Amino acid sequence: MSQRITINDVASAAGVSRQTVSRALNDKGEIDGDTKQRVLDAAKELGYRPSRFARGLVRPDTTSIGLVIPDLLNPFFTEVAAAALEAARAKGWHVVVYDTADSVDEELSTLQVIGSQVDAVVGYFNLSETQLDQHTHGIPVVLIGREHHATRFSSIRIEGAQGVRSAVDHLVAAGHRRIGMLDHAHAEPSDKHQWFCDAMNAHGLSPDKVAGAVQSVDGGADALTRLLKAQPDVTAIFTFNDIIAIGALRAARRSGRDLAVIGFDGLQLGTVVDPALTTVALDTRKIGALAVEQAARLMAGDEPLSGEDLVVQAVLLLRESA
Amino acid sequence: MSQRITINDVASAAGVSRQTVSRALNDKGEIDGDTKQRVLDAAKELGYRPSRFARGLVRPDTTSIGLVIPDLLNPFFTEVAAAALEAARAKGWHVVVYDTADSVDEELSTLQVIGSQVDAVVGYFNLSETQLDQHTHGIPVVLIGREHHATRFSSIRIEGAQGVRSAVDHLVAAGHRRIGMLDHAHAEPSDKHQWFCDAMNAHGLSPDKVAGAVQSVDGGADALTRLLKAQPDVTAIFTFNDIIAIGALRAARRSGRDLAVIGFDGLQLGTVVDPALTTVALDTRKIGALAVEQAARLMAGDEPLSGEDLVVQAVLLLRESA
DNA sequence: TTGAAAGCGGTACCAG
DNA sequence: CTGGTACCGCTTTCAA
Repeated sequence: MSQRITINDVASAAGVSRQTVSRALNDKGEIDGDTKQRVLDAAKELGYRPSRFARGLVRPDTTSIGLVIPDLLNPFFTEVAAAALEAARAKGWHVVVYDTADSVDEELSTLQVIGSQVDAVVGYFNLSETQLDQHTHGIPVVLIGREHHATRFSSIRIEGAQGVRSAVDHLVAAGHRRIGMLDHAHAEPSDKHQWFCDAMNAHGLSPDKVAGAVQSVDGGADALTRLLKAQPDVTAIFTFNDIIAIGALRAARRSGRDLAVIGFDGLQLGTVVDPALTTVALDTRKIGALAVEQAARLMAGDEPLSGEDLVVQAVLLLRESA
Repeated sequence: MSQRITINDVASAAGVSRQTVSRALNDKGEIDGDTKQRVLDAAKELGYRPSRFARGLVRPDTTSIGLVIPDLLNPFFTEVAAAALEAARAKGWHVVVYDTADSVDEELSTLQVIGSQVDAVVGYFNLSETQLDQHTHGIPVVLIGREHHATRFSSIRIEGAQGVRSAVDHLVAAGHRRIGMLDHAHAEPSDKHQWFCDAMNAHGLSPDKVAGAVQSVDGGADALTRLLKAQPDVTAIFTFNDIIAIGALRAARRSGRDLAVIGFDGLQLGTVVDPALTTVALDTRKIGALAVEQAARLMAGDEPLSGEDLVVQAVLLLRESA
């Protein structure tokens, strides 16, 4: 633990006062060329590096936000992150990114350390609100895709009922009647499953052909295989997300089966597979931008966005797979 | 610009001294229950949030590094970023991510603001070394995939000659003779192009069937179409990266053409296309981990890694497309 | 249990 | 052109 080298060390090494060192390092005008050079040399010699904390204390004009993501390798979250980064950059903010691996423990330890590092937190959490409240030390929090109650929190709401309804409408219009779904593999059904059921019911169709899928390409392929074994007459499926849909698409093609597939998310990735994936798309740019904007308002104490301004609508994006 | 609420404000609001406030907020023992509650209430009331700078100044035990990436939406960089994040988390570091959109101007403005925010910088730069030196205020810098000269800098070297050689060997062994390449679209040929030429020459084959491609799926498709128009007898191609390869694969399949394709990068993405992409793979985890480790040594003043320890070898990863 | 005082490492504003 | 001094907001002794 080598002792930190401070401006004082440089000052005495160069035989000047700290203010002079400060001037030299910050390219202030009022300083003699020789002196400046001497200081610079001494600084380099000692390996001096100004403390960002001390700097920040004196001129606290930089704000940074923490962006908490369950999995950076999932393209959906990458897109959200990219959008948030861009929105933050426009404000001159810094973004500290944390990947929690979708684990509550990691969320906790992230929060533990986040509090003293950022001015606001934005992102995805599984933690209970009480826990969030406790570990977040009073800084503003913007939750994505999840409800909140405490006033210090805010949420970006994801509204997918209409989009999923359009998807099912589209399948039905194309003549499909036996439509299945590949949901996530968790214990309780997802929002998307609920939306799917509502849409199916509206058509008098029974939404009973459902399998759970691990959230990966292989997971999607497996789940489809299972579903088709149990329900061989299915002609179309809707999936929890695009990753799963791509796996399903692959499994279908390999088994030589003609199957209409509609995913959820609207990833760029969906355009590189063949056929290109039809999907219920979310505007990831909007999600990221909204989250940052809301954080800005919360921090500034401005009137925060609310209600309709804070929801992102999913819309059906027709490509080739259905 | 609402005036910052300090610990003093809370103190006077609660009718105690700042130390007492500090105790209450940090869960120190020596404090009366009532007093503590009163302080906490006052703090909440005022919306008080401790300054992370002041905190850091007193107890500077947190380090953060800046990760500079040209494009977070490119899966290759995402993978590197994820690896770096993980390595940093293992050390208890924070990672501030910057996306420079592959633009020198953005790199500059990023650096401008980075200096007072992080303890080291890691990533991809187009900037000249002099510029890096000037704007980086003496903090350690680890460059990825690029040489350096100044001692304050360090580089992770990407060594692909052997991997590309294996790829070409593989194609030749499969009977291919007319092998083309889709390089990037920049003015000067890439390293990969050089490696390709060397490998071709070693087989006495002429590496003259080359087209430039914009780095996107569509770019790859376009470039392949152009190449095949000019060189209809090509039976196999090697590409600058996986994204381009995927586009080429799609174009080939759509034109009903049987073409062997080998990409570069080793993206996960290559497994979701059909046929799965054969590629010259880079270990992105290693790149990220190495960069962070080297930054750690540079910061600690330890003996930095050097030579062979700092290179990442590309290796041929056989899948289905060749 | 609480408060006063002394820094942490810089920068800004003076005076010299 | 240079140095002294006063903070920035917080935590940590050390008294009271």
